[in-house]
Amino acid sequence: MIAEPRTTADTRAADTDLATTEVVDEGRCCVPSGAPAMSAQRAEELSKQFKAIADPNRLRLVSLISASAENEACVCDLTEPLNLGQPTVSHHLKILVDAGILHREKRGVWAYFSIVPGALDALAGVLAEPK
Amino acid sequence: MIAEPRTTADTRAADTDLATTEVVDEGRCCVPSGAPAMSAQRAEELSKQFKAIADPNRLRLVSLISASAENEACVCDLTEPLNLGQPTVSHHLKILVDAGILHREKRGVWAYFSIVPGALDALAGVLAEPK
DNA sequence: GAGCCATATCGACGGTTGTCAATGTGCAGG
DNA sequence: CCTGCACATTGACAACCGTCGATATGGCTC
Repeated sequence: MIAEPRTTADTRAADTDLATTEVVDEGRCCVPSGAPAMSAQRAEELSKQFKAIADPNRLRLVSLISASAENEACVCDLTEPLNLGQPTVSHHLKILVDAGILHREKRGVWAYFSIVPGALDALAGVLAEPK
Repeated sequence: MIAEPRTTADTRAADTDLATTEVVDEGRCCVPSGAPAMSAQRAEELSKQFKAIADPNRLRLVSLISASAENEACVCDLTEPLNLGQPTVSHHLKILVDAGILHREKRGVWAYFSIVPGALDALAGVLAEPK
């Protein structure tokens, strides 16, 4: 999954040569494991997007929008099925928009929300196992 | 004239039973949610898993484990790269285990954590599915 | 046994989050 | 003009979350 910098291969340059006279690690727990982890900065970015989805009501919002006829919905479409107040729904939608997951388009009095193409796929790609 | 409230070509037709003599208010912008959205219960389940990942440090934990040589790591492997205390790392790992994302196996004094096969793929599938 | 070690758990602290009532902002129609 | 509507924003509050220090648990070695 999230092996980011892909510096590829190596992974255990150490411990290689040394034609070991003995069985490998026995008393060792911690392998240096030169594998580079995800950077703190990228983790922060991804965290923002995942946090936007990691709320049950926001999950249902995305579900409702993507399941709607035209792949878009306005706020009044969404308050009732979630049984939430209008300000609360508006607040959740703002979070999703700020995270780059939803797109907001105002037409007349109504505001229509749609899913940013590829946004969810990008997140799904992060979770894909590097088999 | 402007912004016609999304004329619902569908309208679920009829709505037969219980002949409601009530006239439907047509001034609505909102279609009465024809599509079945994600259930609140399922949203709650998924939320727990996404919340487990939606933390920058836990993202890096998963990254570190999946990038390690044997796809497993013990706590002492993880405290240093994250620059966090051991109790904190242990706490994060517990959350990931409870969410079904990590597997904990104690061997001797050490506890080795590995990624549950398919767990992340399942989450990725949820994000790709809405379509 | 005693002692060390790697983890887990507990208690407490500040920061964040989800929710609602009240209010503000823009747009359309009479 | 003014009124009504759809939506956004504010402020407040309770609940939750991430972090740490202190402590407990359980296995290993002597």
